[in-house]
Amino acid sequence: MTAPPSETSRAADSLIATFERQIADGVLKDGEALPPEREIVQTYGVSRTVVREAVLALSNKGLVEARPRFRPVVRKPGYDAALQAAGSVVNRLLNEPSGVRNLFDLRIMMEAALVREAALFADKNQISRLQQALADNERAINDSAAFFATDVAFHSVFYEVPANPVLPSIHKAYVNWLSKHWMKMPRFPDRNRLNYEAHAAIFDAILLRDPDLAEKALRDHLDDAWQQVRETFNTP
Amino acid sequence: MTAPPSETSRAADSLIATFERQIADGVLKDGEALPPEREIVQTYGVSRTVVREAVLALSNKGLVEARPRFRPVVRKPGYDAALQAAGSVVNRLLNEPSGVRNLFDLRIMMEAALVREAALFADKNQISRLQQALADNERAINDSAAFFATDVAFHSVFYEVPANPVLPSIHKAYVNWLSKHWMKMPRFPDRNRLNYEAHAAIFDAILLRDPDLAEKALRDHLDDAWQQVRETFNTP
DNA sequence: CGCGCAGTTTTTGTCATACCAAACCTGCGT
DNA sequence: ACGCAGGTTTGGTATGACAAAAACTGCGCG
Repeated sequence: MTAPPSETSRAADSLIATFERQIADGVLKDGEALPPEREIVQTYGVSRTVVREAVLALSNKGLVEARPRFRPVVRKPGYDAALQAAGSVVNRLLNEPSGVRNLFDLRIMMEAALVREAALFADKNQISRLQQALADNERAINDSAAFFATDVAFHSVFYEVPANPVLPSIHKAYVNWLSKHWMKMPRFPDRNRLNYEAHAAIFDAILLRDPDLAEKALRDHLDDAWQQVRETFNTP
Repeated sequence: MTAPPSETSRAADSLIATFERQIADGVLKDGEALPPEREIVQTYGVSRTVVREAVLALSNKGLVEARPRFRPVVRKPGYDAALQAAGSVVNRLLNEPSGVRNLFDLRIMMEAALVREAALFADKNQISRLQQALADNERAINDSAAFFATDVAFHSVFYEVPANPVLPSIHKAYVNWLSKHWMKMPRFPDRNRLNYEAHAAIFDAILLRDPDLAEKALRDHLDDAWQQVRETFNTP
């Protein structure tokens, strides 16, 4: 039965749709492995070619995680899966002249908005988490690796203030995309101290519940960080 | 010569990488069609299976545009290709309870930041474009289809103010993701008039160069729009 | 000389089969 | 009980085949 490949589109598409539905409906639970390819072949009466194509497509969409020789594992996607899907293209764009600049500017804009929100709406719990992160950051001034980690952690708190699950994912994506540039930057204790003081200034502005001051402090901090990037990579 | 498939990973991956490089380096120019599969087979000494897998992967990454029975066309990715890659996952998330809410909140946050920037930095040219868009919007009050279009156009101007090419792409992505919900919403001239007036209020605040007022007007506008969404779909 | 249409050639989508090597499972020996 | 050796799946790839859609070709007509 050499199936006629023409109805609306490819046979693979319907298989893909089937699996997407099964994942969405929980028939295929998260963390579970897909059935073997040959079993799918028998179940749906398609060739292995189509099955492989479908699985690959699901893998590219981030719905399953397929290591080379293992069974694909279902991954119910969160918001970071969505951003991760964009990753490969973004990485290419980062190699173009103004790619890093564009993304960094976007980050400045978003974090400016976030610190405004934090200044206006952060509750006691969130402020104490900021304080904690700031203290960790200060303690790490002399350990550049630890400083980098606490730096990221401090900024990440802002992405959690609005209680929107998309935001932490965005922050993770930023860190992923830009970290390879950050990593290559020289980090010295005195540089770290300046950054810590910038963080402290932002925190103080939030304590004062002054969104304009907080935004200014954040922008100064990130503009300065950009200057460092610029000097390091000579990218105008 | 039944090639041994074991060196570091899949043979397909190296083919994918090869094409990515060729696209990045301009060997495969934008808009051009990929070579026929059998030609690739001969050129790189792999099987058609691998070629198809690679092409499919490129298609999923948005580097080539592959309609069902046509030759894949190279698409040098811009920022919207990146966001488009995230599309399929986002669409799934939009079907979950608070998915639309999360995305809409994010949009409110971003546009709030954008109108602030516009209030502070928009130049004459950009303000006149806003005015133009606003006028178009007013003229379309009695034509709901046209109103929708001019509504989108008005908001899109804000995404162009910071001259960051990422932003228009983000706006496009928003429109794509959320438009299917907007489309289903009832739109009447009186409703349109309210929305137009909200747009006008934002514009006025920008003329006054008052970022706080502009942000407030924008938030009122979008909160109101969210109320409409909520009433229409009963999604809390 | 250009243009449209029919027939021919490519090319894609799919199926089927085969093989290798890595992962997995099973049972045996200790 | 436990670990290891061997057999059994299963994924990755290659090859060959075929139907249908696209692309191409050349012919006839204006």
